[in-house]
Amino acid sequence: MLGRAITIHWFRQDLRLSDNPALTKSVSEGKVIPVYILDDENVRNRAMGGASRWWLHHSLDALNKAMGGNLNLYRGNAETILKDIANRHSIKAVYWNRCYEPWRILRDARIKEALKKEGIEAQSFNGSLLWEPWEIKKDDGTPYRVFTPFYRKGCLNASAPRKPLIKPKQLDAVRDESALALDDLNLLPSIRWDKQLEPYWKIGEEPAHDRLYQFLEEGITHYKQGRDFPDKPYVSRLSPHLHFGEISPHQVWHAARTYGDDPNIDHFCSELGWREFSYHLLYRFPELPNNNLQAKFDQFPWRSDKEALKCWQRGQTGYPIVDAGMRELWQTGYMHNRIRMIVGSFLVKNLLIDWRQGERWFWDCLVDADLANNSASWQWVAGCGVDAAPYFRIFNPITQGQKFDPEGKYTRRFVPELSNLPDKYLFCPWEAPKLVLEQAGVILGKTYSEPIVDVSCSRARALESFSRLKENVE
DNA sequence: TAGCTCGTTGGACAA
DNA sequence: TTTGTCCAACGAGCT
Repeated sequence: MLGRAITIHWFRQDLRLSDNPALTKSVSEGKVIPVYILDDENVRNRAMGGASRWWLHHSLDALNKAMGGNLNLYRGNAETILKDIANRHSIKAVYWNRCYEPWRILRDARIKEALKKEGIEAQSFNGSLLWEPWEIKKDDGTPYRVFTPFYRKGCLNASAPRKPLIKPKQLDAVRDESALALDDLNLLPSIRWDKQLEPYWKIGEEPAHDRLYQFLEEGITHYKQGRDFPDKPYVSRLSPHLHFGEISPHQVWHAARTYGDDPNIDHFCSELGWREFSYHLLYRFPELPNNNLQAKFDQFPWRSDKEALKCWQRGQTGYPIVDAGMRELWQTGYMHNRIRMIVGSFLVKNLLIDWRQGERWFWDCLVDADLANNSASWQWVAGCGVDAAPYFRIFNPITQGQKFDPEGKYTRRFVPELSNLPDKYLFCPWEAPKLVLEQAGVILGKTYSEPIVDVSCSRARALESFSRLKENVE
């Protein structure tokens, strides 16, 4: 390999400099060409959603600035582009951190093979999971299907997550003249709806760490109970940073662990365990994003109701807690976890609309849209996944609102047309006396929707459909 | 090995 | 008003 002195670090879902195993390896070998490739060609029907593209634009911008403007950007087929760079420079190796989406696993295996054929070393590292999905398995070698034993027996008994690596002291970066400008990636929408997301987020590696430490200082001591209240600052909101790899789960895990050993911290770490579980499921069951894990659900009589789907997407179902959630999603690119369950249950159980419709909408709107987490969670809500919510667990959007947003602050923030309605009727405005509605300036059907389904009738309908499913199998 | 207990997130209803 | 029970069924893990 005489004369070949340069390595490529291929950035993917690891848009950070610290705790980056592949980058550390590259830097240790001398000059590095840092590369990011927007590979839309290999994705097929899973193109990144609009909100994710917006986040990615800003995350690449932040990473590029952190590297003194030396990030090389490309758009197109990753294999072709990597080979092209290798042909124009004396490249001895390409290093990257692994991704686990099925299409990426196949593509990366092909690329590894192709590079090796050209005499270029290709090596991948673990930069985004605490435990590799193939490492955690039951004693008989088959994959876990239930979270608790997966986490307690599989993960916690395996070797502890490695300590985070420090940021390389010096990065001897090489610019490639064929690289594109950030705007050439066309990640921002032509109609600038993304402007409304801006006030809610600070994007990049440094803001991700600020967010983590703010949460550890102010939120984690209330996590176990407080995480259920969407108005409270007791969730980490690290999900988009983790998805794009601006921070690694190892950094989060170890930082949380240094804050002590109490049930709140254990609970927060177990949520990282859920992230691991989703990746484990996606790896073991690559059809997770598209097919019911329980085959009996293939017979389920989902309703096709475009009008109802549209009302749900726009936050016009007439159920204030559902509408608040859907509007939070649209306005901020995010939705609180408790509310995700409520709107998910409403779509799947009250409207009887296929979970995949909900999954796709979330995919397009969430800044933290993540194939593993999103599809595993939707299958959980629908009850068709492994270790899923039982079919009779149907969230009541009225009582859930009263229970988890008792002062109505969250709901009033995103459904301002109801802000003058007293707490008593906030989650069921149709039950308010005429005078109360009048005084609050609410005209049902005009200023705010009438409920698009009756919650108890649709609950009974769902229970019946789900129980028929059981009869069909027997 | 068979039997037993437990399982992230709920709701309705009866007592 | 609050509390207990039931709404299935099965995989995982323990004894």
